[in-house]
Amino acid sequence: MLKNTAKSALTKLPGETAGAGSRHLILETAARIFRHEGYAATSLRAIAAACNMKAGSLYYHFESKDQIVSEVLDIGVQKVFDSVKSAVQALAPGATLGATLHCAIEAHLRALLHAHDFTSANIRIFGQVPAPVRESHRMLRRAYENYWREMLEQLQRDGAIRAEADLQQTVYFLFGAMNWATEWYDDKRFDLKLVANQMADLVVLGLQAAPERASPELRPKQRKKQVS
Amino acid sequence: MLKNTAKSALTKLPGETAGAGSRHLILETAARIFRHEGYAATSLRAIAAACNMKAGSLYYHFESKDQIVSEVLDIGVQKVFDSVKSAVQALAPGATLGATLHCAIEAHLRALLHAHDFTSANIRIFGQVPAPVRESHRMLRRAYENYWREMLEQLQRDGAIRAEADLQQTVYFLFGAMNWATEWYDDKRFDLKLVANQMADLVVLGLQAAPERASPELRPKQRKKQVS
DNA sequence: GTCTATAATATGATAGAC
DNA sequence: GTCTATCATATTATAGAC
Repeated sequence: MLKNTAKSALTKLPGETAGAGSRHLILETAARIFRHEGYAATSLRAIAAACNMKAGSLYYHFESKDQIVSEVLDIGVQKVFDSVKSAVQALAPGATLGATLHCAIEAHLRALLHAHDFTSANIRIFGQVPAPVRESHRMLRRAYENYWREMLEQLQRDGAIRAEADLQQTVYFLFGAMNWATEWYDDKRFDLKLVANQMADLVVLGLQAAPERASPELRPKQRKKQVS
Repeated sequence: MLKNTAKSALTKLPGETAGAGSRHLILETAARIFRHEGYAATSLRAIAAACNMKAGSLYYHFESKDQIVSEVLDIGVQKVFDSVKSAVQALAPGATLGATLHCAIEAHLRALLHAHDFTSANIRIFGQVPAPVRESHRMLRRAYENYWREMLEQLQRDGAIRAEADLQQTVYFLFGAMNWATEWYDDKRFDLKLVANQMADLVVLGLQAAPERASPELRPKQRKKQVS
């Protein structure tokens, strides 16, 4: 109604979104609202309003509400996965259990809390989205879970992790401990580096094959897994 | 419309709810649907239908949807809290770190997975309920968290937990690891006792003040916390 | 205690103007 | 690319019959 006379000259108003970024803005806004309100309570009108748009306009960028939620879910896992993969690849080839877990845990936590709206939305609403959306997202979750389990299995084969540790369960414990940070972590109360260190220390001491606190390098590596 | 002639003689039809159990049935049903659909997507019609009732009838037992969700949230925490408290109280007074954590973790997991609909609903929808509901439930959550932190602080004062461990964070890690089991635990794939043992072993080894695998009783206790 | 009927409001999605 | 208007449907909660 008011002042849309000079609109055709600009592709976009300089509100808070730049250039061709409407799609990104919608996804980020949707993630934030999904996180706080849940899947069903998040209306397209609410997403649009927070983007200074109207509900009908979202359909230019997305086919449906489910397509929006699908992309939000995938982004949440993909950002963390990418962060951990590239951090672990940068490690020296024969990195110790301690170095590997410190690195992977810190990378997971850093990406988790940096893309907070996407990751928190993912954890909170995964169980609430329509079944087809959930099933198609599940593959990516499984791939990330397998990545961690295979990393731990390699360390166990090298003798760095005690043979009795069940690594499938260990991955579940770790994911639970790390992802719960979306619910309690607060910049003002904690330092991310120190949180990562606390968690890594706990897990490394809990998993390692034998006490190696004093001089990690001097211990002979055990090969093969022990038969019970 | 059909056959409600002899209704006044019975207080209740023998459907699947006994005696004065309509309230309980509604709460259990609500918890199950809240868990799967989320807070907003759970309609009173859906809860009522699953109880073989009509939406309007719920208002005889509850004042509003928010009162139902409030009670569901509280029950989820209270059942776990009660279970852990009574299991820990049954321990010998000077129980070791290992005995205490094995006991508390198993009690938490057992109640968590036994009251699965209530506990899973609690974890999933806590962030989505209206603010007044969330705030009034938060006290109970905080009380349970304090219970665990104080238990760990006592063990640290006794020298059983290494002084560098941050116990506030440890409680967050533990809660995350334990509560995530609502998302992956499956009777057919796992044995609860073994899961509790795996988790307790990991945490005990990760927290203990010094390696005491061989003979826990022989180590001298350290008093006071070390100044850094 | 449970029912029917209804009030007031909100939803996802579509069509077509600009 | 974004808007307005609209359809068909669903929502919580209330009132009052039985």
